[in-house]
Amino acid sequence: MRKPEQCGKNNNSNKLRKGLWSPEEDEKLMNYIINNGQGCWSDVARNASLQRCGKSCRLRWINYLRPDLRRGAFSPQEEELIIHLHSLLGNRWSQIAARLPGRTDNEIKNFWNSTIKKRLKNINISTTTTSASPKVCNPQSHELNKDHNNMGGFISTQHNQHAGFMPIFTSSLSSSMQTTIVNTINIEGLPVLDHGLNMQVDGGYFNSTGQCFDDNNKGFYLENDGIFGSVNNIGIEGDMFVPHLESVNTTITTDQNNHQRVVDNITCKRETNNNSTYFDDINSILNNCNVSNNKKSENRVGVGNLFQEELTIGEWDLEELMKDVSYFPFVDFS
DNA sequence: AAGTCCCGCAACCGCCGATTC
DNA sequence: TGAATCGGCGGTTGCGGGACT
Repeated sequence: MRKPEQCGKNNNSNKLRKGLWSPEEDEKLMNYIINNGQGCWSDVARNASLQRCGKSCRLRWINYLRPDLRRGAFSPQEEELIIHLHSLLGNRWSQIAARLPGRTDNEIKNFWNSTIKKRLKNINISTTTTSASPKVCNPQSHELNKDHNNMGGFISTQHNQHAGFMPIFTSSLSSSMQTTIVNTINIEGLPVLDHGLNMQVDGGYFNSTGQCFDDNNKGFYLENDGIFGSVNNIGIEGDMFVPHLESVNTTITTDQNNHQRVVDNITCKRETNNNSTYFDDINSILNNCNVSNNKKSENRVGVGNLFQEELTIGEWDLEELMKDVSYFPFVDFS
């Protein structure tokens, strides 16, 4: 552990302590926040008579002192959920932590880097030496991103730190021209959720740079690995369309209002394996996405200069899935 | 018993976006 | 409008302690 030490970077921080927190400091911080709430962290540090910077106080509170923290080792169920969420969200530890009550992003990040990463690496080594299995599609894998650098209209991008890919439609689209992109994703063989979902997602509005238009928070949203959260409060303006695709064939049409429309169809086939778990199936699906053309016409309503589309088919939603405890019967969300 | 290696974890660092002035 | 500040986040560091030799 770090020894407490003086910070000497600048005049102000000369007085600030760094390193491990003493029990006395913990007590001061805890008492202050209990009595006064959080507020501005630099004020917290000052008013609680702590020789710490605000950031340090914030970190200490979030990662250690918060009363709702759940200490102790990760359960196998939590571990599996983390792996699953990581396949959906990548290294967005804070978002993963938000779905694991009582766990912090730092805790999950450490756990991932120290334990799961190695485990998955070992699994990967053993599988690649025994069979010609598909590549593990980890969106955070730079090696994999290299492999996908130039695939049928999707290129690797650094614009979005969360994602590996975004569609670029520069060849035929004017930047000033409104464009609608329709993607239909059908996943065969997936369990149907209670609300009739079969992971079928439709809709989406993007400009020529790949940005998703606001859909009143009711649009859909594709994530790193082509997993498709949808609908309520997930897809928002500015979200990137970041499918994980092996290839894409795009159909561009122009409607009567001179709006261009890019139509893709993504079909993911499930590989049957009696020994596989639910997550294995998900990963198998994600690893075997194929894309084909399929024009789709839906009832669309113009809103200003933008199209708006009503979702007419089943929606698969990460949040909803998280709410559906039956899918994670092993996780204690209480 | 002593030395070395390895691992887990707490905390720091640096960057970025949002907000304030 | 631009600079300053703040909060949030992911990446990285390095210490403590257990395992191993």
